[in-house]
Amino acid sequence: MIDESPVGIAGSTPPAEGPPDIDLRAVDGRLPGRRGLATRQRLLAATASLLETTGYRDLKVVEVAREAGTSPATFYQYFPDAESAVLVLAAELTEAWHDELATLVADGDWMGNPDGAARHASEGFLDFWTAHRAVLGVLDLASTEGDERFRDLRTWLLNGPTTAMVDVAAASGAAGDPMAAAGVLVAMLAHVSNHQVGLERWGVDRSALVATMAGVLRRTLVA
Amino acid sequence: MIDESPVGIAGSTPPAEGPPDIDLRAVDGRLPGRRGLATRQRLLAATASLLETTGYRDLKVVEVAREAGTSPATFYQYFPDAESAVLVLAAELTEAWHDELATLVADGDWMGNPDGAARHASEGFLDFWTAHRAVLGVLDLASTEGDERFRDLRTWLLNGPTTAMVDVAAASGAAGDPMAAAGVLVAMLAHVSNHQVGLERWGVDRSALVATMAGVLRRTLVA
Amino acid sequence: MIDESPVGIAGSTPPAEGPPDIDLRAVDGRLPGRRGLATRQRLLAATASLLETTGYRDLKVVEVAREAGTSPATFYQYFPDAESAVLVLAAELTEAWHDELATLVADGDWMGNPDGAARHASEGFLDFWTAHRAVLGVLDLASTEGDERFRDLRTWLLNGPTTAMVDVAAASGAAGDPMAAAGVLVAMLAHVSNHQVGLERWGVDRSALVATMAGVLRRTLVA
Amino acid sequence: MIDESPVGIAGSTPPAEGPPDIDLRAVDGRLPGRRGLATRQRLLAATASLLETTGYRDLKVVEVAREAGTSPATFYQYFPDAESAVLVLAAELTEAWHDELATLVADGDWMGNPDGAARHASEGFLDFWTAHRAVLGVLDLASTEGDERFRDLRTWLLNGPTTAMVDVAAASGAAGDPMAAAGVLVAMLAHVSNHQVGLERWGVDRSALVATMAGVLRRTLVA
DNA sequence: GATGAATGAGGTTTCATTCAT
DNA sequence: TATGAATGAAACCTCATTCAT
Repeated sequence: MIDESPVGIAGSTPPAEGPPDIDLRAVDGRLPGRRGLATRQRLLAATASLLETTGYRDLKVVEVAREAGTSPATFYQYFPDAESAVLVLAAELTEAWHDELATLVADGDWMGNPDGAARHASEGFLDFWTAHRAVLGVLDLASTEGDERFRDLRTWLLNGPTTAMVDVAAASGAAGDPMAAAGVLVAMLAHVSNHQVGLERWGVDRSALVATMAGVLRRTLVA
Repeated sequence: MIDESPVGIAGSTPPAEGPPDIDLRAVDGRLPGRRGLATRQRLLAATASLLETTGYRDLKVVEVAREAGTSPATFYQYFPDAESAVLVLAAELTEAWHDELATLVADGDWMGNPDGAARHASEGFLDFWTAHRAVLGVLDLASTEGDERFRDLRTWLLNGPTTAMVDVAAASGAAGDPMAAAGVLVAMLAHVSNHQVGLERWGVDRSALVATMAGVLRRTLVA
Repeated sequence: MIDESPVGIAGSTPPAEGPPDIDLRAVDGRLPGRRGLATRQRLLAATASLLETTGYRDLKVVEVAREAGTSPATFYQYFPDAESAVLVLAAELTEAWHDELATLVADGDWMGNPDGAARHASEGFLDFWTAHRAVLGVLDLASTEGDERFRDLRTWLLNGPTTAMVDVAAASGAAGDPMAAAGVLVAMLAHVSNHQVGLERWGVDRSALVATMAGVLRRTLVA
Repeated sequence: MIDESPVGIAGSTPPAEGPPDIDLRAVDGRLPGRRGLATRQRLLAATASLLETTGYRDLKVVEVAREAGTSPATFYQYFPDAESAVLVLAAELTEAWHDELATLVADGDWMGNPDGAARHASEGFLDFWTAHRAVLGVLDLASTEGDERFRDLRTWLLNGPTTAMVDVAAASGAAGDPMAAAGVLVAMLAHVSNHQVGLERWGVDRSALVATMAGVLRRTLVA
C-alpha cells in the first residue's frame, strides 16, 4: 500500500492496510448463485441485528440461523463460524466508509473556517458511530483483545481520517506531534460516540457533545 | 441516589452512586473464617490473572478454579458465578481508586500552573489505566452492553475526576458546557489509555500521548 | 450355493460364489447414456483415489463428489451411498482378477519346477496386492466385520487360487488337509502383502519376503 | 531400548518399543480416586464390549457411555475421545501379553521336539488371537492406516515372538533370512487367527488350522 | 471447608440426503 | 443430466452446577 500522504513525515503515518477482501465463496469453495447469495445476505442481516442486542462473544450460530429463518447447517454453508460473519460485516462497513470518513476531515476548510470544519467532522463522526455502533463496538473490542483481522480492519478504517488530521495539523503548524494528536482525537471521537448514551444519562445532550468535541478538534489541529 | 457533589450546578453533575458494597458472605450466608477468606482471595487473584489474558465473557469457572488450585465446587462456595467474581474485583478497584482518581485532577494548580496540572492528570490517568487495564476493560465493555451493576461502578469511579473537572472548568470560566467537557475529556483519557498499545504501533510513544492529552486537557478546561 | 469346483473333494472346496453382478443402472432404474456413464466412471475413480488415503469407513459422499468434480446430488444418481461405490470397485477388481489370480497358481509346473512355481505365485500375489492394496484392504476389513456382500466378493476372488492350491496339494500328495493348507497359505500371502510396508520397517525387503513365502508355499504344497 | 537378542545379527531384529504407558489421569490432569477409577473401568469395559460388535471407526462416545451406564460428559472426564479409550485397551492388552506371547515361542524345545514346539506356539497364538480378536483387529487396522500409536503397540507386542523365532531359525540353521521368516510366520498366525471364522465356513476347523500352521512353522524355522 | 464425581443442558459441527430447477 | 441449496438428524464436546462425602 502506498503512503499517499503529501506530508513528508516519514514513518509517522499509520501503517495502511489495503481495503479488505470480502470472500463470497461458500464453505465448499464455490461461489453461490443468486438464491444462495440471498440466503447469505439474510444471515448477515440476522447477525447484524443480533449484534445490536448481544455482545459478539455471545453470538450463537443457532440464534443467527433462527433469526435468519434457516437452520444452523445452512449457516455453515456460508461461514465457518459466527465470528466470520461478524468479520464480513465489519469488512463491508470498512469498505463502504473508508473514503467517506477520510473526506469528513479532509474536505473541511480548516484554514478559512476552522470552526465549521471541526463541527462538520465532529458531527459526521458521531453520526457514523451512532449508526453503526454495534459493529464498530466489535471492531474496538476485538482489536483490544488482539485479534489481528479486526485490528487490520480498524486500522484501515481509521487510517483515512487519521492521515487527514495529520495533514491538517502539519499544515497549520499546530504544536506537538501531529500523529499523536490525530490518534488522540480519533480515540476521543470513537469513545465518546460509543458512550454517547451514558453521557446523556449525565445530562449531556448530543449538541453539547458535538460542540465540545469540535472545540477540542479545532484547538488541537489548528494552531 | 443522592447527588453528593458539592458544586451547585443542579442536574449537571453525574449521578453519584455510593461506594460499592463488597459482599464477603459465602453461599450459605455466613461469613467465612480466615481459611475461607484466604481461599476466596486466591479465587479473586486467579480471576484477575485470567482476565489479563481472556476476555471476561470467556472466563470459565473451571479455569478460575484450576488457576487458583481448587475445584469448581469450591468456587461456588464464594461466588454464584464467574461474573460475580469479576464484579467483586471491579468493586475493589473502584473502592480503592475513587478518591485518588479525583485527587489527580482536583489537586492540580490549574490556575497557577495549568500545564503542570494537566500533565499530572494526564499521566496519572494513563498509569492508572495501564495498571488495571483488564478490569477497567470489563467495566467499559459491560457498561456498553448495558449491565447496570458494572455501569454503576464505572459511574462511581469516574464521578470523582469528572466532578473535579467540572469544578475546574467552571472556576476558570472556560467556554462551553463544563459537564460535556468533563465527559469528553474523561472519555478521551479512558480510550487512549485503553488503546495505548495500538497507538504505539503507529509510532506514537507514551510521552507523546501524555503531552498531547495534557494539551487537550489544558486548552479545554482552562480558558 | 452351488459348488462349481471341478475337483471332486466334496465339501472341502470353498463355497464358490458366481462372478459378481455390477449394476450400471442409475437411481431411476434406467441405464445411463454415454455422458452419464462417464460421470459414473469419474465418481468411481474418485472413490478409488480417496481410498488410497482414507479408510473406507471415513469416505464421505461430499468428498468423493468434490474429488470427481461434481456435486453430492450427482453421486446419488449413480450410487445409493458411499459404500456402494466401493462395492462396485471391489466387484470390478474381483471380476478382472479372478481368473488371473487362479492362473498364478494353476499354471505353475509344481512337479517339474516347484521352486519356480512357488516363486511365481508368491511374486504375483505380492504384486497384485500391492497394486490394489486399498480396495483389497476394504475387502478384508469388511469381511472381518461381517459384511456379506464384501465377503462374497472376497470368497469369489480367492476361490480361484485356493482351489488351485488344493489341486496342487492333492496331486502332490502333500500331508495334511489340503483345504486348510490352501487357506493358511492364502491368508499368509494376503496378510504379508498387506503389511509389506511394516515389515520393511523391520529391515525385511521385498525380495526376502518373496523368497520366504515361496519357500513356505513349496514346502507346504509339494510333499 | 536395548536389543536383547543373543544372536549377533545386527539390525535384523525389529525396533523394540518400550512397554506402553497407560495414563490413568482424568482430563483435568488429576488422578481419579477409587470411585472415579471404577467408572473409568466401566467405560473401558463398555468400549471393549462394543468393539466386539462394531468396527472401531464406528465407536460412538454416546454408545460407550450408554453401555457403561453413564453420560457422555462423564466419558470425557476420563478420555479425550473414543479412540483414546481403545488405545488404552490395546495398551493394557499389550502390556499383559507381551511376555507371555514371547514365551509361547521361546519356551518350545525346537531342537528336541520341533513338532510339539510348533504346535504349542500355533495353538497359543490362535487362542490368544481368538480371545482378543476385537482389540487385535483394531491394532491391525490402525497400524495399516498409519496410526503411529497403535503401530508402536503392535510392534511391541509382536516383538517378543518375532525375536524368539529369529533366534530359533538362527540356531537351527534354517535357510533364508531369519527376520523375514519370522515376519512372514507371525503374519500368517495373525491373519489366520483373524479370519478363523471365515475359514471355518470353508469347512476348515480349528484343529486342521493348528496342524497346518504348526507344519509351516516347523518346516520354516527348523532346518 | 473443600472437593471428587457426575451430568443436564445446550451450542457446535458434520453429513447424508432430498428436491426443485 | 446435473446440481445449487437446504436441512434433519445425530454426534461431539464443553461447562456450569450440584451433591454426597
